[in-house]
Amino acid sequence: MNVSELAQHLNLSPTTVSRALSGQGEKYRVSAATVQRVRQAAEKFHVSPDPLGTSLRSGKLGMIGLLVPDITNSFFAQLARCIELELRQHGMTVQLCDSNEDAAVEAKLLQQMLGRRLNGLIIAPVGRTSAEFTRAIESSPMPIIMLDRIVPHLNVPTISLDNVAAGRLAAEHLIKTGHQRIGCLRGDHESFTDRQRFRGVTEALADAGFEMNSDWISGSGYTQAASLTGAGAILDSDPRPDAVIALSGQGILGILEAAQELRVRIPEDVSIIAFDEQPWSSFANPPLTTVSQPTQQMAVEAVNSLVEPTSRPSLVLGANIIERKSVQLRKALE
Amino acid sequence: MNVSELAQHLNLSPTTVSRALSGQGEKYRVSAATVQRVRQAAEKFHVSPDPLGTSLRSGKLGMIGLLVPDITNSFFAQLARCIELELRQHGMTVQLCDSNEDAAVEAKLLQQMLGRRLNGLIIAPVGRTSAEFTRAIESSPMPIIMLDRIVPHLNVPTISLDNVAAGRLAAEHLIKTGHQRIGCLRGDHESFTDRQRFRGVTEALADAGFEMNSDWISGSGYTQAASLTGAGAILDSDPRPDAVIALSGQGILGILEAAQELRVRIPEDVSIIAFDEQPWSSFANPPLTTVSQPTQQMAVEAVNSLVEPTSRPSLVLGANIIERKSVQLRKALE
DNA sequence: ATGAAAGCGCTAACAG
DNA sequence: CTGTTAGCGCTTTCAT
Repeated sequence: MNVSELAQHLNLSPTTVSRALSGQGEKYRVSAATVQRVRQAAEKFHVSPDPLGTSLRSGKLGMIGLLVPDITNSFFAQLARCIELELRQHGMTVQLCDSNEDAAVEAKLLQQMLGRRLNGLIIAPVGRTSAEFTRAIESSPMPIIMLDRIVPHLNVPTISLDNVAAGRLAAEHLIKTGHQRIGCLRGDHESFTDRQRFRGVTEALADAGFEMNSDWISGSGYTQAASLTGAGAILDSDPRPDAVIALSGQGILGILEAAQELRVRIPEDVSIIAFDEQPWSSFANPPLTTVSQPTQQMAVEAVNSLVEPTSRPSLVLGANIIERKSVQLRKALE
Repeated sequence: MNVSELAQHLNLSPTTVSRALSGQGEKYRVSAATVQRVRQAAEKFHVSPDPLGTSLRSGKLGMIGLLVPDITNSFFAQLARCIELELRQHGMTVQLCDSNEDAAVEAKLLQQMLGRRLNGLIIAPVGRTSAEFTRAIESSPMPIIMLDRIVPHLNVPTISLDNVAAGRLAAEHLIKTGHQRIGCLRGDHESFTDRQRFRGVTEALADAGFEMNSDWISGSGYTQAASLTGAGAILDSDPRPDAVIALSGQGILGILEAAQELRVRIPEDVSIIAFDEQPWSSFANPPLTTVSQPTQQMAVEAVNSLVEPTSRPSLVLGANIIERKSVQLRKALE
């Protein structure tokens, strides 16, 4: 039964029923008695206004789109969970799209989502900018907020780590613990986030007077395959680095796998510090020292920025290190 | 610009434009020339029919609801990803809901989803049956399929592991490798899946002539906290089991954490076999022997059963063991 | 081969 | 205090 039918049943107009049900009784001065009657009948027959009708009328679906590169990555899963929960408090739902780290797919999905009447979009992009993607975002009338691997200089508010600081943080931790040959498994070099993190690492190294050996830098994307081959290249280089920073959550899986294959011991042969805290970080072999992001805060802020009318500025957050066993104290060389 | 406006622009009726765009030109014998003209104009002005209008007309949202207990659990994340991808091939999208292992929340979310005009529901339930949940499911006119922690005897097709066989598989593997004191970290005892898996374990043990020590059985839910305390109880018992089976993906995290706290060595002190393969299973300390589910197949079958008109029967799939290092060969006792 | 009209379910504007 | 009308954007039925 829908609102009209209920109205008929009660000898009322759909309008009145709608008003009573939507809590606008006051505003339109529907009599308290009528409101009562409608409410009870609605309860009894399990009637509530069909959201589809409401949506068509209002032009909004009451739903926001969430586009992530890999829901299987626990960072994004956690983000998704927080976002869904937060939105629920605001009576909104979530459409989930996973681009599988593929920029072309991402562009298609974005296009598709923009064509639906979503109330807004939360995008955690692949990070590789395409003209298509950029244009679609910039010309969108839909509220959008970009997260994590943000693409810079788009006219869209963003929430992200201070990635160069985070890169520095990781590198400085390694330097402080006596490492001298520091390598880096990057994600996609075209991603701003990756470049920023890498810049932080480079700067810290330069400040300490170290040179970067290009053999120790690798990685060509955020996929599993790219991480594995990149990690293999680094760990198989000669001389081998005495520490490697994994700049992404996927990266650490590549390093762990490559180390296993090449029988490189962590942390005896090389220390590892990994971006993104994971539920299993403490149970890895060895327990991983990680750079952790304030995931929940990101989610909450993202939702707020879409739900609140006030357009806030972009947000930059700080990372922090969780120390465990994958970084070994090295003696200083003479 | 929408279909009507485009029609106006072309001096056509919305009807014709709609037909041309929807590929029904043939059927209604719209002239090929007109179809061409419409298509080109649509391309030029980036016009495509508003899905919201279509939905209202057809009564379907072109979207299926996916309800999981914990998207942060990599099993469900993988499921979600496959499902989204598969549905996309059919031109459908996904609404994601996460009940956070809370049956009350689950019931609310279910209710809410049933009220929207989704094309169907894929539910991976918490597993704890509530009258509300059951009633909602059974009286639903919406196609539903239930996955993984199915609740039995509802009038809904299901896709699940042969859980007693899977439980047996795990227990028999342990028996074969010489274990005599086999414990079990359960999930929610009210969940059918948990009971089935546990039954499999019990049967295998009985067949081998072992007794079950109730000190070695614990676990009171799928949450992190429950897993941890349950695992602690088992590993702290005296005598301690020489092997324990984690009946859920969350459970293994509890065991690993408890073992760390209690300084119980795996596999020297106790062997572990864990349900659900995870991306990091090989990199845990020690690499985990797991019982693996055919996740992708589950996803594909779930989608098919909603998309295809033919109502298929419930599906029961087989698990298999992936052997790694968390199970140690024990000498038989005299 | 094309169009007019109707209606999916809702609610805001305008009457009374 | 309540009802009538209209329209959100689409597609199907019935006409021509």
